[in-house]
Amino acid sequence: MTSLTELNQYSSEHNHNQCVSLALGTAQQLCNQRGVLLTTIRHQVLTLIWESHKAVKAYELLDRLRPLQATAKPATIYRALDFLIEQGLIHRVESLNAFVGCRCSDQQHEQLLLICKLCEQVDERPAAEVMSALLEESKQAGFMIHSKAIEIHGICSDCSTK
Amino acid sequence: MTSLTELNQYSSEHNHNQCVSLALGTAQQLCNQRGVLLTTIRHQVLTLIWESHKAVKAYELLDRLRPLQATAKPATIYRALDFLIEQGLIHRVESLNAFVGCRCSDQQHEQLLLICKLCEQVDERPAAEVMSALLEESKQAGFMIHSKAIEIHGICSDCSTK
DNA sequence: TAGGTAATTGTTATATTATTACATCAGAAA
DNA sequence: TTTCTGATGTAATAATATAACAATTACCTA
Ligand SMILES: [Zn+2]
Ligand SMILES: [Zn+2]
Ligand SMILES: [Zn+2]
Ligand SMILES: [Zn+2]
Repeated sequence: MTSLTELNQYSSEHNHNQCVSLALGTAQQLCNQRGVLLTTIRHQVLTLIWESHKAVKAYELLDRLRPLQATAKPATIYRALDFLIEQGLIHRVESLNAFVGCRCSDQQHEQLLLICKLCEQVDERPAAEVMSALLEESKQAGFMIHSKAIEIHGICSDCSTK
Repeated sequence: MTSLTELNQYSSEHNHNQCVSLALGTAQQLCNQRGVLLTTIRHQVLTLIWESHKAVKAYELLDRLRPLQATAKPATIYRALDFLIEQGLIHRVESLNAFVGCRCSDQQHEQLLLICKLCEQVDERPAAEVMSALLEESKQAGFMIHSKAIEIHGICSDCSTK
């Protein structure tokens, strides 16, 4: 089976159906393993998030969910988002107040996010050297890490070569 | 003259008046050099932000500003914050929707922020190795960096030794 | 000094993002 | 069945942020 992380370098012309089915498959699998429910609503929200590699806003998700769930309210979305974040299936992009699918939910979390200002796509990278430098820096500061948000804004390679 | 960055390792019992006067002095100086105005309101907001090393919320600043500026409104605060950020005198902490004084406004920006969950203090560090690893990673990805938000949450050394 | 211009602030309204509290429902366990 | 738990429905509101336009102030120059 192809792992999500093997698709790390997606181009603008990649087969996105593959991204989606892989993400949803992995999500279902992880939820089964963990004994938690990927309910209809949660599955729908995750699918909506995976419509692209862009980060999506909560109220935009709400608008897109309503045709499928007539009773959807802000709480509906935020509950689903909370669940998906807890399960490591999506990331919250702090600097955008938005949410993006995680391409390595079966592996290490808290990666580095490269966020393109032009195409708005978010690329998630393990960036092992950055992480180890970060660990060393924290160690020197006597700081115990609980969580990280590493968000880099700029222009992606696709956009800069166009 | 002592530079802001020489006070990098502040302890819980440090002389905070020194932090404040240094920050405000540097701010005034930079604004003079740049031909921009550190108006009364901007000076007051910067002073309020520097009341501690914690990140402060915009509406908390508004509450604290009102006794000094009876007509203060959200726009008053957000304009002052925008100005202070533009001038590199404060940082926006994306993961907290809050703002903290910059201790190296005369030097390199976009440092790493260590944010303590207990005392809420924010420590700003140049973290040269992290930054160079980040640069290398971006380069490999063909990504042109415009700005960075590197925010680490956890427990600071003061709090973990108490 | 007067007049013109740009920057700053005042003011109102509103947009956007997120949470709380309580009721209801569906499924598993006893 | 009853009970419990987790999920969802629903309404209200809190928290964060921006837009638009008017009034004022600072600054430059004639
Ligand atoms: Zn894709
Ligand atoms: Zn791009
Ligand atoms: Zn201090
Ligand atoms: Zn602390």
